Amino acid sequence: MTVVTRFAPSPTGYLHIGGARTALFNYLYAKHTGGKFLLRIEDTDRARSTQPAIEAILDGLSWLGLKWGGDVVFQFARAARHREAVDQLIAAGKAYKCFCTPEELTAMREEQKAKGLPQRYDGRWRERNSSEAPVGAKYAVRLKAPLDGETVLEDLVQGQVTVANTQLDDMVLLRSDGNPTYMLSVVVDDHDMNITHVIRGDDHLTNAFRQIQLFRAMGWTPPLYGHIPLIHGADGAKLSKRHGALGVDAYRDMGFLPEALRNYLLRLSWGHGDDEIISDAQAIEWFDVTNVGRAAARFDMAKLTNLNGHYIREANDTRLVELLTPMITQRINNAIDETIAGRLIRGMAGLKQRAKTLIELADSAAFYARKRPLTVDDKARAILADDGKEFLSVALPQLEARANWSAPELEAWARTTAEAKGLKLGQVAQPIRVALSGSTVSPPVFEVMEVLGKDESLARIGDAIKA
RNA sequence: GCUCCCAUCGUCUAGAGGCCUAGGACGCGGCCCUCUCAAGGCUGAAACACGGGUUCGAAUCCCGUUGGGAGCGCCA
Repeated sequence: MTVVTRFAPSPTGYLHIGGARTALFNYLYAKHTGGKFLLRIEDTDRARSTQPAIEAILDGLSWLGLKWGGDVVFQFARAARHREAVDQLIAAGKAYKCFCTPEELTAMREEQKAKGLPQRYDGRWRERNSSEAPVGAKYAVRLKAPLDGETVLEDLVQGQVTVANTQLDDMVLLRSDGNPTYMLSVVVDDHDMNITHVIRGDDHLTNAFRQIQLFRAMGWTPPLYGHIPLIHGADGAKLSKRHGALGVDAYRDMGFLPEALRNYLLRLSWGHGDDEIISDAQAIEWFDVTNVGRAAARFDMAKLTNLNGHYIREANDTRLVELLTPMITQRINNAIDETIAGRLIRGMAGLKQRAKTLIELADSAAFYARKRPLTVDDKARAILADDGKEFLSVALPQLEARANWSAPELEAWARTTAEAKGLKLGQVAQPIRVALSGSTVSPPVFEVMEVLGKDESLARIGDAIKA
C-alpha cells in the first residue's frame, strides 16, 4: 500500500508556523515511505475563506520547498459529492434531519452549562419524524452516532486513545443552508483521495473520534492518524495567529533561509539522537511519525537564528547575492552594477561567516555597494581621529606603490609596517577598515582590500584622509 | 465544568529497568584563537515536577497529586 498524506489548511489566513510544521511532517513522511504528499484547501467556510489566503499558503509552501503532488484539491468544489454521501447516510438511516434553530441550540447549551453538564447536542431530533417540523423549516443533517460503547483510536503518535461514545454527540454533517461541514468534507475527501495517513495537530485529536464514526457509518476504513503536539510561544502559551504565530512569509522577511526553518521545525517534538543539523536527505531517511514526541514544544527564536547562521555559511555565494540584491539596493542610493555585483560575490565568503540572518548580511555587505565618499559612523570616526588619519596619510603612498594587491601580500605589508613603526597590527588595520567600510566592524580588512580592488581601496582611503 | 493529552537543564531534545556521576544543541559565563566582528576550539553553571508503589535496581513501569495544553460550534 502506497502511503498518501495530505496537508489540509483552511484558507482563513497566512500559513503560520504550526501549519508549516504539519505540512513538513506530512511531506517528510510521504517521502520517507516513497508515498505521495497531497494538498487540499479546506474552504468550506465560505465566509472566512479568501483568495489571498490561498495564495499565501501556496507561496509559503513553495518557499519552504514542500512540493505537493498532483493538483490542489479545493474542498468546496466537491460539495455535491459530500451531499451525495449524506443522502446515502439518510437513506441508510444513519443520519437524520435536525430542525433545531441556532437559538434553540444556544439555549440548550446555556442550560447545560448552568447545570454543570457537558455541553453536547442532546439528540432531540434523533428519533423524531420530519413531519413534526413546521412546514418549510430549515434543517441540518446530523450523524446518528452510536449511543453506547467506545471509540478507540490507535494513534501513531499518541498511542491508543479511547473515548466513550457518550462523550460524542451527533455532529452536523450538512448545514441548514445545504453546505457540508468540515467533518463531513474531511472524511469524504480523505476517503476519495485515498489518504492513508492523516498527520495533523493534536487539536484535532477529538475530531478523530467523530471522523472514525463517520467513516464507519459510510462503510469505509478510516486512515491511520498521527496527532502531533502543537507549538507554543516562548511564554508557553498557545501559539496562535493572534499570539505570536507569524506566517512563514514573516520569517522570510526577517531574513531566514527556508532550509533553516525546515531544520528548526523538524526538531520540534522530534529528534534523531544528538543530531542537530539535519539535511533534507537525512530528514527523509530518518523521519517517522511514530518517533514524534507527545509533548508540546516552545518556539525559540534564538535557536532558529543560530541554525540560520549555519545555513547562511553553507549557502552558495551566488544564491546569497541574488537574495541580497533587492535588500542592498534598498539600503544604498544606487543600483547594483556589474562591478558591485562582482565585489559582493567575492566578498560573500567573508561576509556570510558573520551573519545570522539575511538582514544582517545585507547590512554588513552594503559598504561594498556604497558609492564614495562613505559616511563614517561615530565609533569609526573616533578611530580616524586618534592618529588614524595620520597613519593613513603615511600608508597611502606606500600602498599606491604596491604592485601586488592580494590579501596575503597586503597583510604581509601591514605586518612589516606595523613592526617598523612599533605599532600593533590592529593599529594598522583599524584605520584602514574604517576608511574602506565606514565602520569598525567588517570582514578581515586585507580581504576587503582585495575585494574592493586597488583603485577603489586607495580612493576610499583618500576620502578618509580628506574627511 | 466535562472529555482527552502532556510533564528530563531557561529552551529544543537524547534516554525503551542496570551502559546515567543523566548526554547533545541553543542561550548564558570563562578561557583560547585573533586586525574588528563573527566563526571555531576548550571549559563552567544549569534538569529527571511532587508523593507513593512495583523491582535486587526506576528518568524509564503503575497509581495519585500538582502544573500545563487541547477539545466540548450549523469554525476548520
